Amino acid sequence: MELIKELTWRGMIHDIMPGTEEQLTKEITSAYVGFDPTADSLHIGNLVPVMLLKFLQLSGHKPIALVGGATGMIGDPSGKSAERQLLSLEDINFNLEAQKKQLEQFLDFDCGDNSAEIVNNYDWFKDINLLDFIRDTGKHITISYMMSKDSVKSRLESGMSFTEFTYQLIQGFDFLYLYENKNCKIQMGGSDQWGNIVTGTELIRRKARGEAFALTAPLIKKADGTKFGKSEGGNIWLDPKKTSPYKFYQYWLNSSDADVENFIKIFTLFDKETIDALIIKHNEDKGSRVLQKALGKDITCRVHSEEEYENAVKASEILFKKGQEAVDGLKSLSASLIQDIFEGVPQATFSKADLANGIDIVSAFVEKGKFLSSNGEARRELKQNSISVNKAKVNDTCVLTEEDLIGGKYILLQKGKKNNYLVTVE
RNA sequence: GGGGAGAUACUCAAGCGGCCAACGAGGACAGACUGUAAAUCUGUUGACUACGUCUUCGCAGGUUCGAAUCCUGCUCUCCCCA
Repeated sequence: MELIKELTWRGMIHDIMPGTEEQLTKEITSAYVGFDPTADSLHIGNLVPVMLLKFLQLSGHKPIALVGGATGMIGDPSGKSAERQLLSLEDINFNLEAQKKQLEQFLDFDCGDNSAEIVNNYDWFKDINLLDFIRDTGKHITISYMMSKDSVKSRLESGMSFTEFTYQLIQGFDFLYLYENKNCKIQMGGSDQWGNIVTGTELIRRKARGEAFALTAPLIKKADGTKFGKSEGGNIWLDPKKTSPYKFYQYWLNSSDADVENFIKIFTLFDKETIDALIIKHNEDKGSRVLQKALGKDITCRVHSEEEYENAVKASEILFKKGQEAVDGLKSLSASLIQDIFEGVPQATFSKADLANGIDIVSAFVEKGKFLSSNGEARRELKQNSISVNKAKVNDTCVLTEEDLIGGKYILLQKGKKNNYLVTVE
């Protein structure tokens, strides 16, 4: 596999420094991507740089994932309109460990010369003192050079602390360090990282008299203009505790036709022939959503597991099937499987005694279940005919009783098509 | 330091003494259509013990039968001049 060719047809190259391709054909080359420990899990937006590393490794080169124990203390101003809140050291370390574990599942760490590696820039920054840094590194980069970066320019009006202004130097130094100590010659990242990366190659040129390269991937845009990787509930995380595999799968399954071709090229390892074939099949019958399903399957299996994927599909089928069929489907499931499938779906537990007396539908949603925030909202939804109990639409006279139990234990409540709530009765 | 403008619901943005729970737009949610889509059409979008009541228009007071609208003080934001 030739990396640049591969990334080109996948639409993953935004900017590339001249000479990068030659470098890659010349020798096994190390390249790195940095990850910011701003949260205790990676989200699907981070998957783009992860895939860059993956394709790099598949094409025979050595990927280095850098977790930003040091840079995370500063805050990258790129693409941010306001000063960042600093994280505590404990938080950073906690986040870092969590992200490291996630990164490990995507790359091969035991395949000889091009085994992947994870490094933490705190390891080298902790021993550097301010004066040395200013003398040895700062001397090579001018203020006007730093000021000309978009990440800085756009913040001159709204304000930017010296701390964030320094960021590009710190990240540039990372590249220099990796160049000198690990023979790393390429830095990759999102297109918003271009400025930071170039500062690194510049440092390497001036201080180490070396040549280093850069490659960035475009920021993912969705056709409808909304932000990629966000849903009502916020970010789509890789951590199943933060985003259930069901929701994760649903996110990909709901990709629009306008986006899904791009997504499948970026986020899956399918080769060109496979993807082209899928696209043809998809276009024959868009309604069957061939691409969305293939994408959802591949990525859910790789991020979570095949088992989680199957549960997600099972849950999807049941939750979106109509009427009696869905109820029968639910009934056929074992209690433990129901727990698995509905992991991440809002849940509540009602007592048997309450149910024996009958629970009116409004209080089931608000007072008892806490699924909706006010009785008014519940009544409104009922009036709009959007509330279902066990897949059947109900009105405001509905009262839940033992009759409604599925498998003697569960009641499935829904608002609209996509909002599911599971009630367990004990 | 001097002068001016402004703060309204998730966001933008009307209203400038009663007809205001507050026009409109966007967003969000739901219904129809559909592919769990897009586009489109429709409805909803402060709370409640609900044809009525209560709490909301930066904060605290005041004038008035009655205020988001007038007055006073405070806080914050923006602009212009020095």
